[in-house]
Amino acid sequence: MPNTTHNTASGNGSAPTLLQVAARAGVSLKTASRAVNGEPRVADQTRAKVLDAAHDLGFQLNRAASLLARGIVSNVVGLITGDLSNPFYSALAKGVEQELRTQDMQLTVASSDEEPDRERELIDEFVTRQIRALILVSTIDDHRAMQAIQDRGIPVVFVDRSGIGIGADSVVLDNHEGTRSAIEHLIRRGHRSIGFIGDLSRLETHRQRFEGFVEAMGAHGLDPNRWERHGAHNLATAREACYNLLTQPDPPTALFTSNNRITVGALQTMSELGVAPALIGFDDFELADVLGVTVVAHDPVDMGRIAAQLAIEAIERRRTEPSSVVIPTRLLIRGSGERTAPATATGGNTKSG
Amino acid sequence: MPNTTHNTASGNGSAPTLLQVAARAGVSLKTASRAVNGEPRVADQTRAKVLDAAHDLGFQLNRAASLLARGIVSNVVGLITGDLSNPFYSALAKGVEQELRTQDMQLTVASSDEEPDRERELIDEFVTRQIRALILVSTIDDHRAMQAIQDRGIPVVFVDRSGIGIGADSVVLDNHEGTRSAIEHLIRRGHRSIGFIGDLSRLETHRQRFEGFVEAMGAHGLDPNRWERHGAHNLATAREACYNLLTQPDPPTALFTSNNRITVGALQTMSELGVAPALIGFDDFELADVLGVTVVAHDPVDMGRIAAQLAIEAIERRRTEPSSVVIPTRLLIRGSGERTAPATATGGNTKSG
DNA sequence: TTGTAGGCGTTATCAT
DNA sequence: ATGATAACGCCTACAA
Repeated sequence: MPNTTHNTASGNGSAPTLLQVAARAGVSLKTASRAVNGEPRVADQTRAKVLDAAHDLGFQLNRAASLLARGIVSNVVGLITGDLSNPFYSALAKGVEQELRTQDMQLTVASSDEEPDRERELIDEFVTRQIRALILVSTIDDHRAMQAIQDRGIPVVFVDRSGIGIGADSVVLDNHEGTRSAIEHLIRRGHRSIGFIGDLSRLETHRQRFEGFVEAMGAHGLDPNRWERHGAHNLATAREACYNLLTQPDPPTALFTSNNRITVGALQTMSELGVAPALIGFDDFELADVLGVTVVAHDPVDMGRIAAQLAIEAIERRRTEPSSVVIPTRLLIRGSGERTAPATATGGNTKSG
Repeated sequence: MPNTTHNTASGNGSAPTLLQVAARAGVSLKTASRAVNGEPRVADQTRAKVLDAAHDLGFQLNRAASLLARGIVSNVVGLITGDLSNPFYSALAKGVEQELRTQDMQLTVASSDEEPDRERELIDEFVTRQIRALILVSTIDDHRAMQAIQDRGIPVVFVDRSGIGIGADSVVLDNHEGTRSAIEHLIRRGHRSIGFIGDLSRLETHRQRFEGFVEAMGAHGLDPNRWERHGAHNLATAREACYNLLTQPDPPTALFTSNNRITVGALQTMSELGVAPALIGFDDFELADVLGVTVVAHDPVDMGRIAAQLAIEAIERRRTEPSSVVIPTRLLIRGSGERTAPATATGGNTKSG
């Protein structure tokens, strides 16, 4: 193993500058710049000299200075989601990154932990860092203050939850219809007592999914409010809500879990309790195939890609009006949603009896 | 208060500068700078004037220029992993971000897709962007060239796979021992034919895990090479390797899958084939509890945290010698690894017959 | 408390 | 093909 000290003295921290490279190559600053940037009007010999010198010195262009000199801001797009450890968000991030890469843009991410205040801090931080666009899974329920950011020339793209009180791009799922059709699917299998476990009520996605649930139940004269549970915002609370629902004297014969976290929590609880009500979850997830879980599926990586595309279009001013993309979902049938209601089901769930 | 004398952009594309703010507030550039940065020696009135002007203009400090002027680099730490959609990597990212946040540092991430060339590109990109430290799950197998980066004062922290030919910090798992003890566990249950499905051989983690396998098998006079499969680098190839192994005339009675991707692929294949050999996987994963999968567990979020701590220590020069952290693993018993070998097992796997 | 130089590392302009 | 010079937006001296 060669030299193993941490920061060898030779470098003493400060990076070599283009001026040093120029000196070593025996050319002017500007020539060095041209050579390093691969500009055309440079003699091959000169270019080689400069490149050698740069290599010897371990030179790296200072991007900040470069952007500053060119009057450009940056080529970085910021993404703020709730928590990267949620597969939905990490898939989103992956899609965003993939798309940005095709445009030679960079991604910087941060997690809000679904806390509005933290989200605001992060947005501020990103803006001072000159991000070129902001992609947001927002936890804030009033985005009027963010209009200023857009006015400053930084486009904002809302993903999963649309912007409120602001004219901005958005990419959201068809939450209402996805949920409605899933509930129809259960009702068609004879279920009349269907539980709904949802996230925080303040989230738009949650509300839309719940409305889809209510509509389907109502269409069949079923009471939607009997087995509803809200506020399941992480695995622990999801498990709790599910446990609570399934250990009632009169538990529902089917369950709808309104996002991937809740579905996982429900599966854990069901496994623990040794019960297997019919189950459909919103969001597909890994191993759903092995576990045979029917889900309302969509492609989060693709959502990320679309969001990035919108951001890029806006950056390049190819579009002046905000654009709203609604992504359809599809029911992926794997078994858990096809369990029929037991013949002995009480069925006493007629609306407003 | 007419201010139109100072031209330079009114409301169009270019962001307002500090000079414009100063002009509008009727103070000098420097005073505006002081006020905006919250420095002490500014009269309250002056400060208010400046802040108002800044607000009116929608002024945001240009971080790049600010850092450049101060000779400081930035407060951003770069993280490069294989692919954010792999839960191991996203958990790592989460840990890194959590720790950085406590130090008011920011994280920027990128995916190498496990391609050495892409990794090199990203590293270059990050370095030109003046990152303060680099945290790396590296796919490259010779890091001598990266010594130059450290010499420039940018500490590099290797995670999961240590740096090769370079003196740098690292945080790795005890791959050898974790795997060895898992295999011992299987052998103790009577298994003599144990399959090993591993990732690309060029990866250090893979090699160490395979060595642990070989050692345990050897210690009991078993042939380690009979059911070994390498190069399972994604779900598709993992499934293929597993299918191939399990549909042989004489399949192993137990399986060791050497990372979370491979374990998932194996579970899918086993489910599809309707077979259930004993199984232990390296890396814990979501729903492993529901599926009853025994794993060699560790905490990737914590690994990320530790990596970030090392990076921060190095940035602050609190340490001069590289530090290597080895994280122990533990066997999490959930059932799949406790299935005993069928009495009818052929058992004809004595080493070198 | 405020203002005046000068420079951070790079690029654009306009010569040569 | 190459080079001097002036920006870019901001900050650290060092005055006043």
